[in-house]
Amino acid sequence: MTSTEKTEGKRDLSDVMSIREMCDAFDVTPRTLRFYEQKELLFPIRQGTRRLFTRRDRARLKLILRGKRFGFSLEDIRQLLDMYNRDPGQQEAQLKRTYELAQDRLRQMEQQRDELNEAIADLKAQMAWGEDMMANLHKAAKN
Amino acid sequence: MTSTEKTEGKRDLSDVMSIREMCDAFDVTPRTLRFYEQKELLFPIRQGTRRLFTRRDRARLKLILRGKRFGFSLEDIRQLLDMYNRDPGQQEAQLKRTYELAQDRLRQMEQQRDELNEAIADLKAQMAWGEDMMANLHKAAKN
DNA sequence: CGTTACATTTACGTTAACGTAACTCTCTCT
DNA sequence: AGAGAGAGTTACGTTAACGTAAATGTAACG
Repeated sequence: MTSTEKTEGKRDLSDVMSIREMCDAFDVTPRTLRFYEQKELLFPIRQGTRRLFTRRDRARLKLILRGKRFGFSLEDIRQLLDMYNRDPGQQEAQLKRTYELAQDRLRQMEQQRDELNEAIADLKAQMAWGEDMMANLHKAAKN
Repeated sequence: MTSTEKTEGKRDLSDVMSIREMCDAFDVTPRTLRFYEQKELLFPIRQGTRRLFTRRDRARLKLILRGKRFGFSLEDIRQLLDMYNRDPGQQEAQLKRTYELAQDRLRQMEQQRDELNEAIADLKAQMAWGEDMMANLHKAAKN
C-alpha cells in the first residue's frame, strides 16, 4: 500500500505537464486543450483549479492530432479513443472495428485525392485556354 | 427599334427556363438558385413574381458549378464572373488576374493533394501495423 | 369556388472547431 | 499590500452554403 501510494504519487506529480507546457510541446492553444477536455477527449487531473496533463493525456493528444491529419472528426476520434480504454477485454473486435473505420476513411481519402486530381487536370486545361486567349489578345492589339 | 424589340422579345420569352427546369437541368435545389441570386451570382428576370432564367444565367450557373468543383468560394466566383461582364474593355488585365487566381488555386490544390497523399501513406502504414496486431492476437489466442 | 401544386419571401437553424472577449482567481515577486 | 503573470470559467462570435419551416400568393383544373 505504502509503496503503491509512493510510486503512484511520484508518477502523478512528476510526470505531469502544465497547460502551457502542453501548448508548447504540441503546438496547440490553451483553448484547444480545454475544448478537448470538454469534448471528453482528454482528462487532465486537477490541482486545485489548474489542469495537470498526465502521460496518458499526452498519448491521447498525439493520437488526436494524428487522427486530425487523417481527416477524422473529433467525434470519430473520441469514439476510437474510448474503445481502447473501455473494456480492456475484447480487444480483438475493437481493433477490427478500428481497422474497418480506417479502411473507410482511406477509401474516402483516395477518392478525394482522385477528384482533386481531376479538378487539377481540368483547371490546367482551362488555364491553357486562358493562355491562348491572352496570346490572341496581344496579337489583336498588334494588328 | 421594332425589329430589336421583336428579336429580344423572342429571345427573352422563348429561351428561358423556370426555376424547376433549372433545378432538373443542373441538379440543384430551388434554394440554391435563389441563394445565388441573392448573392448576385445570377440575375433571372421576373415575370410578375416568378423567376425566368435566361441563357446568360445558365452560362453563369455552369461556370459557378465548375468553379465550385475547383474549390473556389462563391465569393471568389462572383468576383471572377463580375470581371467578365463589367467593363467589356480592358479584358487583358482581367484575364491576367483570373489566370493568376487560377494559378494560386492550382498550387493550393496540388499542395492539398500532396498532403492527402502523405496522410494516405501514413494511414496505410498504421493499418499494416493494425494487421500485425490482429495476427498476433490470433496467435496469442491459440497458445 | 375549392383544392391541388408550385413559387415566393422571410428568417432562423445547421455544423465543426475553435477564437475572442470579459471577468475572476491565485500566486509570486517586490 | 500592490502589481503583474498565468490560469480558469462563461458564453457569445465566426464561416460557408445552403436546409427548413411558416406564412402567403397565384395559376390552373374540375
